[in-house]
Order: sequence, then structure tokens, then C-alpha cells
Amino acid sequence: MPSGPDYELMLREADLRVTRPRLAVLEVVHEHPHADTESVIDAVRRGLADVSHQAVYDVLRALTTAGLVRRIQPAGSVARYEARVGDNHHHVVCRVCGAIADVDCAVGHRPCLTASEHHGFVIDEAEVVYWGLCPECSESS
Amino acid sequence: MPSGPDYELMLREADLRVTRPRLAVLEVVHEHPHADTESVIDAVRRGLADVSHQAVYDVLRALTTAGLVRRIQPAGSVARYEARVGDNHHHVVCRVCGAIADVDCAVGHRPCLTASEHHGFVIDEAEVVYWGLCPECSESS
DNA sequence: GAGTTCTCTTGACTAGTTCAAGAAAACGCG
DNA sequence: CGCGTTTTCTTGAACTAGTCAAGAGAACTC
Repeated sequence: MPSGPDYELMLREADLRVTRPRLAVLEVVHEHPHADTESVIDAVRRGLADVSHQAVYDVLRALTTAGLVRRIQPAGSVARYEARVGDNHHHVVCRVCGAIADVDCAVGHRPCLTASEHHGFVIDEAEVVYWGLCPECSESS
Repeated sequence: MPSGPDYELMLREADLRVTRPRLAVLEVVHEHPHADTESVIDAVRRGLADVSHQAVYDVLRALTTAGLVRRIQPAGSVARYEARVGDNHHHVVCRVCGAIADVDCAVGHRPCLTASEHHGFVIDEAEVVYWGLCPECSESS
């Protein structure tokens, strides 16, 4: 019996066709939070050797559009993906090694969503990136 | 008499050599907030025809390192530069057309810098990107 | 004004991502 | 179950933003 999430069901509920590459990508993103595209490709190929990089790019886009994964891309970094969606969490990024960790914002629900001056923009999301040093990198400085 | 900022002085105070390309880039960034690199190159060449793109890349990096300009790069966008530095302001980005506007965060000074769980990271900056629709794009939807 | 050092020009190159055409697979329906 | 439609995957090329490297040229120091 499978113990992890039911990826097939997740795809069906999102009205996406169930294919091997999609199942593989979805599993990889769940098991390797914040992985970049290349890592996803490598990990997918460990279980399913002949997947083209293009397929992974397409799948990641489809999953992102469907809301099954979230794409994050801190300045200066390549695109990364995570499976934790639907909540309002943010990220700390290490300036030196690029390591990423999740954080929940301290300032209540939907943090900072109240911009003081919105210039007529209709705002639907506030994304926060905390910059600093990870434990290892701050140690060795 | 010049009415704008004294770019030459700014460069000298930052211990940077004063060159025509640097003066030109600094002026462009001041006059076109949130311009991307290509726009900066175009604008610079309007006043100084034979500047290489490499020079502009180098100058932008030098100015950024010196703290005279700030580099911003919302997910999915190319690098953009602005001259408003030293304060704690953030940005609203239009999901459709990519337009950017400045905002001051409503939640007091150094907003959101108090992450609830920092995982041992030493945090020195919190960057907030508000996502939504600009007035024009929200109109036409 | 000479020497040193930094900056700019030139031109090649890379990484990450996207585009396009056709083959193959998934799903809906009889 | 098997057929047709539609979507997705494969293959391979192309593109963009940005970087690297070597040498010529300009800025600053004394």
C-alpha cells in the first residue's frame, strides 16, 4: 500500500491527464522542496530514465498553473519549485550558498498585504524574501 | 547651473572613478526608475553613442556594489535598477504587463523583518514583492 | 607628465529556458 | 474494447540575458 500522497488523484482533481512524467515530477517536487529545474530533471530520470528536459519544463509549468506546485525564484537564482501550496509562507535565502528555508511570517495572517500606497494596483499576493546567511555560512565568516 | 543630482560627486564619494559611461548610467537610472538593462543601454547610447553593453553591465554592477543603485528582479523578470536606495521600500508588480511601482510597507519600520522561524539564519533584509494588476490591466479584464 | 591601476571595447561563450513539428499516449464514447 | 480526438512528450534548434577574457584606453596619483 502506498503511504505517500496520492499523486494520481491530485492530477485528476486538477483536470490534468495522468502520465508517468507528471507523476514522477510531482513526486520529486514533494520529496525535494526548493529543487531547481535541473535537479528535478535528474531526480525524475532516476526513476524514469528517458524523460526529456522539455517534458519536465512543460510538466512543471502545467503543475504550477494548476496550483499543484509553486514556483519560486529569488533574485539571481534559477527557478525552484515546492509542493507546499495554498498557505501564506515565505522564504529565507542564504546570500552565500543560496540555501532556502521556509518561514511563516510573524505579522499575522496575509502579512504585509496592506501596502500603504498601492498606486491603483489590485494586489492579490505579497511575497516576502528574507535575505541573510544560513547557519553554515554565517559560521564560516 | 545643473539642477539635478551631482552624479560626479556621488561617484567620487563612493570611491569610484568618474567616467562618461558611469555618469551616463547613473543619470539614466535616476531618470528612469525600474528600467531593465537593455533600456539602460538604449538610453545611455542616446547621449553617448558608442558604449558597449559590457560597459553598462560592469557599471551597473559597480554602482550596485557601491550602493548607488539598487538591483531588483521580481520572479520571471530580467534585472531592473533604481536609484532610490537606503530606505526600506518595496514594489508592486503587475502580473500582466510587468509594470512596477514603489510602495512603503504599512507595517512600521523594517517590515516583516521578524520572521517567526528563522532556522538559524542570520537575516539582514526583508524584500517584499506585491503581485497584482496595474490600473490599466485591471481595467481591461 | 609618467606610471600605475582601473575601466572600457571587442568578441566569444554559457546557462537557462522557450519554440516548433511531429510521434505517442491518455481519455471519452459508442 | 477499440476508435478518434486531444493533449502531452520527444527531438532538436533557437533565443535571451548575462558572463568571461584579453588587450586598448582612460582616470587618477605623485
